[in-house]
Amino acid sequence: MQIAQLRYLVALARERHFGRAAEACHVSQPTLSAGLQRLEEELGARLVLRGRRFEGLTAEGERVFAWAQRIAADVDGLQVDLRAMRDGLTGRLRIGAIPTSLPVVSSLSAPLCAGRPGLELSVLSMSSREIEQGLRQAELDAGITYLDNEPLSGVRTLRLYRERYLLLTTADEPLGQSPEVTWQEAAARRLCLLSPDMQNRRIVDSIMREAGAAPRPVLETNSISTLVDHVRAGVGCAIVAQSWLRPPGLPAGLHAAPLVEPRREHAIGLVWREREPEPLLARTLITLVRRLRREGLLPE
Amino acid sequence: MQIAQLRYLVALARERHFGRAAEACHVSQPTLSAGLQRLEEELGARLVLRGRRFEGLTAEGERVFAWAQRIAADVDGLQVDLRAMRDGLTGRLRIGAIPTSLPVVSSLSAPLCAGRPGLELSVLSMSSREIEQGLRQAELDAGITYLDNEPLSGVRTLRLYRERYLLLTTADEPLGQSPEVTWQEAAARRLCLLSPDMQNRRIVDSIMREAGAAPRPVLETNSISTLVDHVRAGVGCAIVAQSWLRPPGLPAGLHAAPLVEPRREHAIGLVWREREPEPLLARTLITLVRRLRREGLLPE
DNA sequence: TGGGCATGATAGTCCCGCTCTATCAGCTCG
DNA sequence: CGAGCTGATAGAGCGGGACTATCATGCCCA
Repeated sequence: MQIAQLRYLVALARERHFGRAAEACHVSQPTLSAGLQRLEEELGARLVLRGRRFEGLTAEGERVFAWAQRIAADVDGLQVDLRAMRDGLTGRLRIGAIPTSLPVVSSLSAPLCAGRPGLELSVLSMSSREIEQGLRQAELDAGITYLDNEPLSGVRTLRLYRERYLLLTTADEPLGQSPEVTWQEAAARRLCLLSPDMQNRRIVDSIMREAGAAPRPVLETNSISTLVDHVRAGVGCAIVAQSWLRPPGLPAGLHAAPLVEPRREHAIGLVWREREPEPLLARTLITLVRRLRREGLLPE
Repeated sequence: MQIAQLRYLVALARERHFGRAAEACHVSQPTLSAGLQRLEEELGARLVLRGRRFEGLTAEGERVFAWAQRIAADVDGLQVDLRAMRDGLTGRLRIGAIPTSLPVVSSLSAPLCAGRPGLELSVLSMSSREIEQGLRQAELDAGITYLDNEPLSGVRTLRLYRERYLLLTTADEPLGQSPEVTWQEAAARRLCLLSPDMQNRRIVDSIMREAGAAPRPVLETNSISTLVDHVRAGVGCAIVAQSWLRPPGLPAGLHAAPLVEPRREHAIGLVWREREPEPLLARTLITLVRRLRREGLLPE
């Protein structure tokens, strides 16, 4: 058996298309086809359902895919680790972060990059579900996501901070001077909210239900800055996480009031998949965050 | 990179000898040598310290070994799983069990083998430390060992029963009729105990210390049946786990009394390493044990 | 109904690299 | 100093993985 062939299967299962899978593997399409045939032959089982086009994997194929994914990720881990030992800490650390956590990422990534010139980061804004899947498929090294709302499986976690919720309004709105706003009051406003594929929105919805309210958002988006933009433009109010307002401060002309009744919090933290051996890159991030937390250098 | 080359490294690290490693891989010695050289070349790092003989691995080599071990185990898992899907449950399930747990293994293995003609078992008597290492190195699929005394890491567990301790004597000894014996009293007798590399012995020693006693065993062995033999031969008393006396009953002419002050118990259970995807073989064992426990078919 | 396009399999060829046997070189030990 | 052990090197054979070019089929739309 050949590692390349396992990668072919992984690519095919992800792309669901022979040509694109071949491209992803940097080989020609016949090479990928032949490699998969050889793999099927060696394993003595059909893995791919072939009609005139890709039609999915067989049950055996799914099983082999699950293993192959893991094996390929470990081979990558081996190579990254080795390069890190040779050239000092090097390679790309891929972090998936939910949008509301993006403002705190820099307080982790800045000390991480300091003094590690070879280290490269990818910070990807993703939904909590995409993060979970990305970790499982070893496309991410770590995630920053909710810890307590929709439980995760097979991962280790480290709490970073607790998310609190604010109503963001223009200062000249009726609620524009209130020190606190209830969820009930907020629900009655014209609201700009995140789209329902984001866990933040699902949290907001569930708190609303609990408060006996049903918001009818005038605008939905998956970008928080778009949310803020629309508040500033006077489209309506928005419900945002406190963390989002920290770094530059509150934009001029806007007002943010804590949401109460209920005053709810959700833990957000670093999440990574337990692997053995533990990749040096991930290890570095985790020990750094532990140290930051111990020394009280993390916000909130 | 090539899976075979990773296996060469794993074999070499285990055998610490090129010739034997080659034999273990079913290839010639030059093949293994050349394969390792190519691996070093591809990875761009020396892995093996070469003098005139094998002199260990470099730091990089140790790291690659750790990954390679994992990768090789997963490739095996893939193949075993696939065969299981084709031919029904087949392959060899390797279980390591501490000696005192051996009598209960058959109550697991018998229902496991029933109706699964393709399934083969290896039950290996090992120390708890060997079991821990065997699981880590993927040389075992599961273990039966202490759960609470010397904590395990990176594994999942399922309790089977609680171990209690008895003093085994000949019936004509001074204590040969007592319904109960204190650890203090036992310590004063001529004792036959397991050797100190076994956790059972370390448990006995710690309870003894706690009871303010210090046993001077007249005989040490790593075989429980040898222990019983020597009691029968009149060499002394022995401290054994209750489970050991269950299957054939107490041998004629012997007496077993529960040890009290303190009356101590230690949990013994099934232990397996968390892997993803979960191998079908291990999964079968675990669900079987869960069912047996739920239905109360496990002893004690 | 027929042309164009998308998709994946086949054919033919090249050559890399894995494997073997045979042999060499250096160290250790009697 | 010679025997034995250990690992590296040399040279030959061949399997299989990679490429380009082409084919077969299905689908869409005119």
